Amino acid sequence: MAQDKFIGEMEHMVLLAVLRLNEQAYGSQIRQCLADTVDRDLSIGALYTTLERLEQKGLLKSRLGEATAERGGRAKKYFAITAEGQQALHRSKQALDRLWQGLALRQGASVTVPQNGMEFPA
Amino acid sequence: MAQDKFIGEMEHMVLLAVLRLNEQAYGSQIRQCLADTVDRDLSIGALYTTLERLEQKGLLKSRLGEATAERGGRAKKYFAITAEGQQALHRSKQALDRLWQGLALRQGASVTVPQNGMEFPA
DNA sequence: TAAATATCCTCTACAAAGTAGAGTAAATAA
DNA sequence: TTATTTACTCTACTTTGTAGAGGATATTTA
Repeated sequence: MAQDKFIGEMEHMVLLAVLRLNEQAYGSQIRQCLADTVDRDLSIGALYTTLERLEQKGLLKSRLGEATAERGGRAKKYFAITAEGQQALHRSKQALDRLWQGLALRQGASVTVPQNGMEFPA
Repeated sequence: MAQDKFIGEMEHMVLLAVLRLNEQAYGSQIRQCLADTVDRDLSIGALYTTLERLEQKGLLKSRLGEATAERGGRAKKYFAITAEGQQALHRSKQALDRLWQGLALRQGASVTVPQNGMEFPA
């Protein structure tokens, strides 16, 4: 395995939503979680496509659950993150954190950059 | 302007590299910065395409500079972030931060999730 | 027990972002 | 006036992101 692929931003968010929901991570809940937490409205298709690709890449795994208790309906498909998924998430966060480090960005204001020009700690 | 578009992860990183480099933000330096800081090797084409799209979307602006002082070479194209670019960056970071909040992810270990199930602060 | 209703997932298609590298431009050095 | 260096442009393709109609499966209701 040469250089691991990076995940996209949407994938990043979906992975996080799955983590947050823990035992309750299935389609519509994930969708709801993203809508609530980051105000991002995904269409049904957009979400499931992303979930499927994440599973194909081995970053998520799934199992089929039971039907809804309340009022019928099809069985849920529960998702959980894999070790590989956690690593991908970790790498991605680390990269962003490193780039953000030392930058202070304020809404509609100017930006502070470190004085050392191009040298950043490895 | 309805719901603002989100930026991708690559765009996010390129925007940050431009911020970090400040007055020195042009093609090859940006590429170098990303390679150094986050160990991400972009091909020439990948980088410039991203820069161009970012400019089209109004998140970056550019100006043509002088040629290299040392040993000839073509004029540089300097990039700077726009107010809109800063906002996009800010929104994107905020969304990720919110999703990460309360999650503790350790390399190859299990994951800690908040106990409150699905309730997150708006 | 056959609709009606509710819940949730599959499928197909297309748009946008990410990636590559050969080729071009413009300046200095030999 | 050709070689060399620096840096950007162009074209083509792959991967991600996005959408919503439609299908599957269970409960309720008549």
